[in-house]
Amino acid sequence: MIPIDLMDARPIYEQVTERFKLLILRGIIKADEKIPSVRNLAVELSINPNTIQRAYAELEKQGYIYTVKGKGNFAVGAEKLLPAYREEILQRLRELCKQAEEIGMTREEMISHMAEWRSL
Amino acid sequence: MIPIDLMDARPIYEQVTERFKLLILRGIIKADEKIPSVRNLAVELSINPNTIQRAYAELEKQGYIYTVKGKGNFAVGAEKLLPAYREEILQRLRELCKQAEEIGMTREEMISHMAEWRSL
DNA sequence: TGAGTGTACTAAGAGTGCTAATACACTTGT
DNA sequence: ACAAGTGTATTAGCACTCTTAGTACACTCA
Repeated sequence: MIPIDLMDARPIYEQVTERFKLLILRGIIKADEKIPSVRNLAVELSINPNTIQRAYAELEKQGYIYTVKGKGNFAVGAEKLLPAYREEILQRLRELCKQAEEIGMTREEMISHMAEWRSL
Repeated sequence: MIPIDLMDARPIYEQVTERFKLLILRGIIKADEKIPSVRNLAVELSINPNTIQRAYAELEKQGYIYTVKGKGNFAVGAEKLLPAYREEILQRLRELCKQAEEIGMTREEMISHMAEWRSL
């Protein structure tokens, strides 16, 4: 369920974080659903519990999960998270347009490319 | 001409690299124009020559400058660099669209936002 | 020849990031 | 009260990056 690639340049905790963010955003993990315990997931992935703990701390800080001490970690609903995430994507799009403009690339040019891409 | 921010999270050599890339891409440094020598710029910015050397090595590796031993470093013309840079921006745009699609965000939605932005 | 240029190498120090090991505190069901 | 399962905190080690420093070498040009 959570693939770990030791050859990946990104640290393990970040891979775990990203994976859960996507699973939650896409609604595969539903609102208030319990995610694996720190120790369980650590055993399953054969890595240290602290690494999972760090991933979970990051997820909580970013608002993707909430923690109940002694009980476990639970997912926040996708419907609560999506608006902010969409805004984040638009923000990055804005930044990209800004960089494009710096070298004289028009937004019309970018738009025409986007319209042509059939599937990604 | 080359601002260095020690509070910036990015390393010095990277700040120098980015700065020159932009100056060259925008044509502020023209084709075959000599850029400051490693030692001169190091004195001017009060940093170690090795750090500048690293920045210049990166610029050469990425094709933004070329080196003539014993003479100095010279800028490549913007017209030579722009096509690849535009392609790079389109690549990043593609990646962004892919991530947007993962959460059910359509390209039409993104395009409508882009069209609305007057200036950046 | 001398001044200025790029290049290469080694070394050291400081800082940071990642992971591991261990111990502590909480909740729940028995 | 206890045991099992949970999250949390602290410390430490290891590796890596960045920067600086020093030294040496090769090239160009006036």
